[in-house]
Amino acid sequence: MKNNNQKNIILPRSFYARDTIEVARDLIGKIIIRDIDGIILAARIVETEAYPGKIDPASHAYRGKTERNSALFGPVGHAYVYFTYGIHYCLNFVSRVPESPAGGVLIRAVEPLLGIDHMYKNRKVQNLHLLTNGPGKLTQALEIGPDFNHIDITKKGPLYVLDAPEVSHEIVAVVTRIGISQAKEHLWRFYEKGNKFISKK
DNA sequence: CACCCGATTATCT
DNA sequence: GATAATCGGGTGT
Repeated sequence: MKNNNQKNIILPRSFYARDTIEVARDLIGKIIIRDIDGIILAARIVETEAYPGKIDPASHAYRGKTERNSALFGPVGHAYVYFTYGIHYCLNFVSRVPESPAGGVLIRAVEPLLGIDHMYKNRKVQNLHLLTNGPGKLTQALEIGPDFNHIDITKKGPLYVLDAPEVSHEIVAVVTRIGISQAKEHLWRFYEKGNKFISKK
């Protein structure tokens, strides 16, 4: 009997050292763990978008490395957290093949699993389905801010990601990205069909 | 449900 | 000075 039980296995760095688009699709169903000094929050990834830096005008990395986007050019399996619209933080996982200089996967929505009461305290909403159904909402619910930029998500720590059974490709929708003004045509957004925690549209 | 807009600031032109 | 990988509240159909 071996490893049928994938519970509590942290996704290895090799998972993120693949094509950014494949990583985005395969992250659907994986589990984000946020450890706040022993308080464990857990959430299942249900929506992502791929931003393959070199070939993607919508990627923050497209026009080269700057201080803000430097994490996207760093080691895979690290977090890229950026501040946007003067208010929100968004979470990405650095993912790319070794030959590519930059790339990341935006986590757009998650399904709360553990620590839901704590997530409510971090948010000013009363409906469960509004708790984590957007990139700026989930960072607020999980208390993810600028300090999380560059951190390694392949080791136990304040933020890491667990493996989980693969979600059938029949259940993963492949559609265009949202919230961008360039390169809108690519089918680089993925979500679990029927899940009520996906972001609007 | 479909737009419209204000909030609020780092980054780039 | 404009833009931005957003959100939540508002108004109108």
